[in-house]
Amino acid sequence: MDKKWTPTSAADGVEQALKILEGKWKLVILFHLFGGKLLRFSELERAIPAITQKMLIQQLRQMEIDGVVRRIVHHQVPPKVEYGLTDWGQALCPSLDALLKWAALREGQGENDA
Amino acid sequence: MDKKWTPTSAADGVEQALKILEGKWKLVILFHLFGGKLLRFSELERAIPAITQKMLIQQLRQMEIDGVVRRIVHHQVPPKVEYGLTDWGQALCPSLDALLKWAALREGQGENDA
DNA sequence: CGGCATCCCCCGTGATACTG
DNA sequence: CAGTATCACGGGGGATGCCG
Repeated sequence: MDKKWTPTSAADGVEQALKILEGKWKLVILFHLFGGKLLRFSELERAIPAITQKMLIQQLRQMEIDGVVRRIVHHQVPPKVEYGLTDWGQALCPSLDALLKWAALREGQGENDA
Repeated sequence: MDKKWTPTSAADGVEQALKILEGKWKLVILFHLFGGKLLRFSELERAIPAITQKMLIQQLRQMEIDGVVRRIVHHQVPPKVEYGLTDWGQALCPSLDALLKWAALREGQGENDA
C-alpha cells in the first residue's frame, strides 16, 4: 500500500480529506477536542471567543456529517450537549500533534507576522 | 519545554500557524512540494489543473512571506522560477505525512461524501 | 443552554486579458 | 515562461433576534 505513490494520485485522495478540514474554524475546533476531551457547546464557545454561534454549530455539524466529530446529547433540562472526536477523528491526533510541534518551532524561525 | 501546556495557551500559538495554512490551495500546493521537490511555476500549474494562475501565485507568495515556501529565480530567458519548501516548510512534512495516512484511513471508515 | 433563521456584507476566489 | 491587472461573483462568515 505504501508503494511508490505518485504525488498526483496521492494528492487526489488527500484533496478529498482536505475538504473536510477546510474552513476557518475546523482545525481550531479539533484542537480543542484534541486528546479525547468532551466539551459542551458553551465551553467551546468560551474556548474560541472569536467564533460565532452560527459558525461553531455549522462547522460542528459538518464535521459530524463527515464523521470526525460526535455529538452526545444529554436529555435533561437545562439541555446539555457534548462534543468529542469519533474514532476517525481521533486518528487525526498524530497530524494535530505534528502540527502543534510545528507551530512551536515557529519561535526563532523566519517568522514574519502579518 | 513540553511542560503541561494548557490547550488554551497552545491553541493560541497554533491558531497563528493555522492561519498560514488557511486557504483553499495552500495544503494542496504543499503536498506537491512535499519531499523537498523543486517545481517550476508551470509544473505546479499542470499538477493542480483546477487552480488558476492568480490563485497559484497568490498562495505561493503568501507562503513565501510566511516563510514556508522559497522561490528560486533563474535569471535566464525564457524565465525559469522554481518553488520549494524552506527548512521550516520541510518541518511540516511529518504533519503532511500524518495527514496523508489519515486520508488513506478513509477507506472503509464512516465516509459520507458530500 | 443549545440551536435555528434571517439579513447582509466582505473577501476569497475565479475568468480573462495583458506584459516583461 | 512567469507573472500582473482588472472585473465580477458567490458564498463563507458575521450580527442579531427568536425558539424549544
